[in-house]
Amino acid sequence: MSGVQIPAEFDLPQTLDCGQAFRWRPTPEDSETWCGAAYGRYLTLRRVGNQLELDCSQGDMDGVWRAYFDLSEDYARIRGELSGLSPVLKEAAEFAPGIRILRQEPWEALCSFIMSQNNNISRIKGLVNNFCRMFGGQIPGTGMRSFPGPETVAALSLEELEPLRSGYRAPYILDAARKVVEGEIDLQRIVREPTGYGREELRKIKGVGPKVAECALLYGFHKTECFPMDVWMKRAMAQLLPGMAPEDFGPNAGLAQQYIFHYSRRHPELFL
DNA sequence: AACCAGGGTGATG
DNA sequence: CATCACCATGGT
Repeated sequence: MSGVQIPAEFDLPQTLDCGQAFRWRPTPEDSETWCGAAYGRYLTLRRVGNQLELDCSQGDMDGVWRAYFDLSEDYARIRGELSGLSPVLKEAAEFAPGIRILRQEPWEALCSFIMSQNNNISRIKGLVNNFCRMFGGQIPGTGMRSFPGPETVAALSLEELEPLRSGYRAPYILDAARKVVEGEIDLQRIVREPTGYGREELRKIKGVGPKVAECALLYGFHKTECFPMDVWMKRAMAQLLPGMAPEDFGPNAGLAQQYIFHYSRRHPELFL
């Protein structure tokens, strides 16, 4: 068990339940404590006063979770910069100032957002969790399974994938795994190269268009200028920020997008 | 029953 | 380049 001084701008529900990751949930025993898994590890965490408390070794804290929760980034500074771009964006940021952009594993983010297409968030959560339960490896000492790696998925047949009930997305999932395993798409190179390279590469996968690629790049490759435009964002941009385009938000457009997305979903009455 | 959901593809103007 | 039917599934 280890604790860290948390940055002011870090709220667990805002960050873990804002639609960027699909495996985090409050524990049944205590709704303030969240649990989930990433990088093959299970974790529970909670806010205790001004501290963030993680049930993990110091080694995992420094080697995994500090990066995963992007704890070295100054979100107060970024929020300030974004707030200067538009009064509406400022208000959206003030509504959920504790949102952070997680650094998820590239493959998990890519695969999860392939499953997300034309689905609602609650069903995406179900799909992703069933996917892990059916095909992921057990995490020792927990009931949780890790997100199945591309090698595992590439070895599956459509028949084996059918019980997942992912519909027409099943062949997309297999195509992504196959292209990654065969080296046709190099995820680690996408991490290193500029964003444009990743946009081109990811869209070679069947079922990966502009929106899914943008989500994978933002959440799985930490390409922070990416700005996913889904149905909510199209409505929100037209209604709340008319005349503004993704490029107008700069190198941290991805966080601006999360502020707007979250704000819009929590204010559905704005779009009647 | 019809419509929607963090869309993409392929065909057609 | 813009539009559009269609895609599988589960929830209203």
